[in-house]
Amino acid sequence: MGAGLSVTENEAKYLKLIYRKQCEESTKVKTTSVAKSLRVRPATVTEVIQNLSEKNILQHRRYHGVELTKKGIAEARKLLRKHRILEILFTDILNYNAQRACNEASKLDWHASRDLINAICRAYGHPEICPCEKTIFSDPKCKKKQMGGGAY
Amino acid sequence: MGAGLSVTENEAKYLKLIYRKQCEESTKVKTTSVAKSLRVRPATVTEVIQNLSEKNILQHRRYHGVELTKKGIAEARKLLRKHRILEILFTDILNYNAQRACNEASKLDWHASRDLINAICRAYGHPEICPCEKTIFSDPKCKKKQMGGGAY
DNA sequence: TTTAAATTTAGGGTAACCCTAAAAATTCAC
DNA sequence: GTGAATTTTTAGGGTTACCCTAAATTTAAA
Repeated sequence: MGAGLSVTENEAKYLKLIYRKQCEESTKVKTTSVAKSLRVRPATVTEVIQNLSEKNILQHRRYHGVELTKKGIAEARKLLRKHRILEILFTDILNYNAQRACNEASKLDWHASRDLINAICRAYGHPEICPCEKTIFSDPKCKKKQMGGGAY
Repeated sequence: MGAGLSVTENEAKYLKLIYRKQCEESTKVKTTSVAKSLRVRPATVTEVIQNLSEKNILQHRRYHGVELTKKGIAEARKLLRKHRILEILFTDILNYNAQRACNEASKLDWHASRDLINAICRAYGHPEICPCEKTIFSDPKCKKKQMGGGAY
């Protein structure tokens, strides 16, 4: 099932947007609305969507919109986890407001390694919601502080 | 002079490397050594160098190596400032060792905004050396804590 | 000075973006 | 239900930033 082709940074932008619309706002995702959000032409959206479809991130029924696959949802959540953990870091340490934290996070999330994110997550006590109140998905590999020695 | 063409992420990789070799290790920068460091072919290095040269980042005398221009040095320092501030963050908050911090920082530095870096810098009291003992260049726009109200 | 090593040119190739114009499908209103 | 308006997709291009090999060219070393 579907090679492990990974999404590019740009595709990730589309994916995050689509996930938010579809899963968090429960709105049908239309080509035109994506195009408007990302300030590109509809034809461009169609093209990117087709690529994401080839990567098994979503299914595309011509003229009828898209639906994220399991893989796509998982991928989107990984991205949003990164995004939101970074938001936590930026608002906390840097006193950024949610808006600004979101902007900065958008530039970095895709690039941040899983390990880095988990380390930040740990440092912040595994927060469950981000500054804009959205849920931060958990990562099984990110566990509670390995509690190595402990007393006695 | 020279249009404000900015360097791409990849070019930034070359630039940081060249700066380190030329300015911090005082070694002559040879095409082949860059190629080895970055695991690309010499011809590729030549090509990228020519692009950097067109952007006035460095001067290139055919067969004789490169020399960073003022602009190139400034640009490299901005990048390395970002890189090293991120290293500070990662070693401190996340208990990463210098090596690991460097790896993570390499993925993010180019993407981090100046403001973000300055905010981190401020949060860490304007550190002057990074975990690997290299100097952290300062940014005039990054000042000591705007000391807005004060007591009373 | 010849030969080995380093570097550059020449000529390609791919992938990821983006666009316009024209065709095709859907939807809405009558 | 049908035709007009709207949305979406295809077709056909274009750019830029990467990378590569093979064949010059230049430098440097013997």
